[in-house]
Amino acid sequence: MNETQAVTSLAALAHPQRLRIFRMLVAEGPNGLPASEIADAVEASATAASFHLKELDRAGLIFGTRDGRFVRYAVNIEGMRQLLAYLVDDCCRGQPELCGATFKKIRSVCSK
Amino acid sequence: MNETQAVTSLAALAHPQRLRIFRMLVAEGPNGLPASEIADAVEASATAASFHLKELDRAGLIFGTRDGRFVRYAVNIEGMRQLLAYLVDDCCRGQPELCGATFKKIRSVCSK
DNA sequence: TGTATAATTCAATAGTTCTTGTATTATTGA
DNA sequence: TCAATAATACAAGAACTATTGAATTATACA
Repeated sequence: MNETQAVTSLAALAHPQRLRIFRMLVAEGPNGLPASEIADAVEASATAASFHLKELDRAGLIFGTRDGRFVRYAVNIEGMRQLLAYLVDDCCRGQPELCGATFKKIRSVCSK
Repeated sequence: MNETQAVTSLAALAHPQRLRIFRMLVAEGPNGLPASEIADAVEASATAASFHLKELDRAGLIFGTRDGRFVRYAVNIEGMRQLLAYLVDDCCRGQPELCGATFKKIRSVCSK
């Protein structure tokens, strides 16, 4: 993960419909959902949903696989972990005594 | 944390200089740094730095406190924790067996 | 093969955010 | 009070992102 990738991922999430899609897929887990079902759930047109799904895919946060005439999208777990880790990398310069319990929990995300 | 707040926070982070500032303040810990030092470090003009610091502040990710003629900015730990928690809330519908080790770690961020 | 469904691409417009320079406010110390 | 430093506010144009509808591609199945 580098700065440019992180900015791309954060920008992808910084949109109400995309954020709803992402959280939905996080909740859904590895199986994911077809694009049409996602579009319905967030009340987006097929065009809009496709645009937003592509943004999230490009950002490495989800990925789509064709399944017959459907494309199923699912969360990219490793991409998501890398983003969270990048945000809190080197927090409090590794001195947990500065950070308190909250930071300790957040830091556990950093490790693979 | 609601959707609108989360989008605001993610948009605040989705900019190279602001992301650099945020990570710098995460590394720095509770004491934070004066605005001028931050501006130098990210090679931004005073105006640009002020604009970006205000965005991060508005998003609840950092906060500034005046200290003589300086304003020191520091990370808002609780704001950051809430954002990370919002992203991974209800992951795999609470069934860790779907998620694997990575998700279990990420989930630890959710708890207060 | 032809029709229906799922999804994506394209192009134009509308809307937002970023950048830059200048002006202003706040604080300190001579 | 005056000069210097730190920071913020404002305004205009540039750059980027989102939205919409129409057209296109991919797949299934009668």
